[in-house]
Amino acid sequence: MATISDVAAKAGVSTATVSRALNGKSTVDPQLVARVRTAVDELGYQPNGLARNLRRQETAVLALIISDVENPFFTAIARGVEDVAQTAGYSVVLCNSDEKPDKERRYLDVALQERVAGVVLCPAGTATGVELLRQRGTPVVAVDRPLPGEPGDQVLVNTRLAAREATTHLLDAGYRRVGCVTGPSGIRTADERLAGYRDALGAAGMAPTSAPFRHAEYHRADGARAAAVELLDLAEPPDALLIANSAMAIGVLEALAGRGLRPGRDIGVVAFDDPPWATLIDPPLSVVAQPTYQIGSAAAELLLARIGDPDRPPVTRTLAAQLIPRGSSRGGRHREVTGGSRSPGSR
Amino acid sequence: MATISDVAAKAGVSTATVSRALNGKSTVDPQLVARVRTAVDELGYQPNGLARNLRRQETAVLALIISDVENPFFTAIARGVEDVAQTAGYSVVLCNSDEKPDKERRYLDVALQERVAGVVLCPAGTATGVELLRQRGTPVVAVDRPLPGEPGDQVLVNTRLAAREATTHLLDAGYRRVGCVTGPSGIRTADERLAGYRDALGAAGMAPTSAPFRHAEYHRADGARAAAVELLDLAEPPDALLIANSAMAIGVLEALAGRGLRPGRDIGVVAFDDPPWATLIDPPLSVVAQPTYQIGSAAAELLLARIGDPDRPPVTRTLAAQLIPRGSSRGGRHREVTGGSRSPGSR
DNA sequence: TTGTAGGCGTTATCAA
DNA sequence: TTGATAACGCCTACAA
Repeated sequence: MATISDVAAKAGVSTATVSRALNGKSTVDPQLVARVRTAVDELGYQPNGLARNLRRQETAVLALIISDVENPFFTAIARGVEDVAQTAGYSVVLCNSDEKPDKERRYLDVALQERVAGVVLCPAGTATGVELLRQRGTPVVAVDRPLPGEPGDQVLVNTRLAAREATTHLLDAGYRRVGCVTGPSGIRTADERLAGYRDALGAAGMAPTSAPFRHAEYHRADGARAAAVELLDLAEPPDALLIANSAMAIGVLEALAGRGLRPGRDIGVVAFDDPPWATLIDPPLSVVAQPTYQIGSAAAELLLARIGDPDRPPVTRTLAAQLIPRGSSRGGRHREVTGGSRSPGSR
Repeated sequence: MATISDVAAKAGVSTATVSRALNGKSTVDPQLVARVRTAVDELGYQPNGLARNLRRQETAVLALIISDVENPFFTAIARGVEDVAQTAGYSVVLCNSDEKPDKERRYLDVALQERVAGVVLCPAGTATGVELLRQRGTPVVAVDRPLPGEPGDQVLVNTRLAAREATTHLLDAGYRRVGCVTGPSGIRTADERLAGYRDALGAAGMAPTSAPFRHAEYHRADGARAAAVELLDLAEPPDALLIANSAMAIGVLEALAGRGLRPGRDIGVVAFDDPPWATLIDPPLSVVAQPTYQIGSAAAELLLARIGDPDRPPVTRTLAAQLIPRGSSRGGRHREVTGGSRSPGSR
């Protein structure tokens, strides 16, 4: 593979001149520049990024570590990160931690070893190893979930409030026993959504402790389906469900269909995320839409700012999720007829 | 940032010994290894991957360039690539070409400059720049779409045959005027699916040239929706539709709903890809499922084999897609009763 | 078994 | 303006 010396030899100049010519440095004789260029073309020379980075002690690469490539929530974030990074001249490499701390750790090591310019991280578990990044001074922005320890730059969603609003919405629609299927215990978004759900119950004068809920895996419909079945089999089954993401919503909706329960009539349903198929099903799914793309772009902006000025104070950006009521959370027919009596129903 | 010399100094040995100890090389005094390890821990030393790669002239990084991060088809492939790569000790960096040749080109340049060990590429457009990789001897495996020029390693899906089977299935179900919404002209899968669709019509004795079809963007529901509307507005509208992917299926199904047309009764529908919501809608969507994960794992295997032996003959792996008939392609009720009169409409 | 020293391909410093 | 030269941090003959 051709090196800079080959080019220099062919152009009859020194390697220094080639380097300067190629990097558009200061004043180089235009004639020499031309000679260098033709030599480059003839040799098919491609600068060795490895050597360059080693010398410069920096790379124009950002690492984005997410916990599930197959989750549209994260891929939308990826797009936001990428667009901002691209325009700033950075490349983005996407790493999939699969919600596994050891895989995350491994990618963090790689990021460190490859000396990436910065990392956007959606922490899985306790994010051991992020300490290393901090020690090294490698800029990190946490996304969707905060990093343990003292806060650095982060972009979060006010998901607890959103869960509370969604639950209140179900209550207002006349549902009296709202249940919740949330993500794995220990994952911040899952815990927050459960907390927000309980907030709403408490505010409505209900005992949050007796609230019917289940944990399930975020990325598989199976677990959520089983969780829904369990809830439906309760002595006092819920008449409405808050679901913590769209992958789980699929499992839950399957379970409901299996029981012949129709959302919006027999049972109220609101799910986090606004997947493209939400309006396709009958009735359309009420959702809590998250500003995914903005999460990504905001994270990238924060990261670039941090790279530019390592000493700026850390900033937390909290974005709002938006409740979009659709058919699946309309009050049930039965409820409309009998008129919700004592419960905190509306209408 | 601590370097290998720092460690050597602290452990009271030479850099060579540190290097050997850390890389588990041959015979190093266990006592020295221990000293080195503690020094490493105390300094928080992380080897500089840049320098290492420069020296070794190789990286344990694979680049995966896909045309749409938000398309589940590609993210499933990514997972397949990643799993195989991981177990072989390689990291995977995912790059999103966004179906734009210049972005693809840019990422190929980066891959080249960073001297990745190999590239899995889903070519956008004519994949200019892949020539560079080939000249350089950087292993490439094409996925989903073949590379122009003489064939290298590639993993394809027999999508033309699958389209033909799906169309025949619709014909067999009693639909008489099958239409097609395919992807952008020039993209291999889109063209192949259209061709397969025409194959089926031809085999059934119909004139493929008069077949009602439209092209639309792969990743947006909008275009497909508009395309469907156009087809439905035809003087002789189709009574069944073959749709080239699931994102477009959403647009088409919306258009059908807008017209009050019920899949499986008023109009037959089969779409490529088997999204999780396919069984959630009513009636369930008939699909052509593609072996996405296997595509990815096969591609990674081919790439690793090529890295191991640059001189092996190129291999093409063609995988089969599978038709999964569900409710949306049942023959219409009217059709079953009257038994196929003349007009292509139902009811 | 350990240490010395050279080089991977660039860029930056310093003279000329 | 250009060129020789010294790093960047690591690995690996080769020598001890």
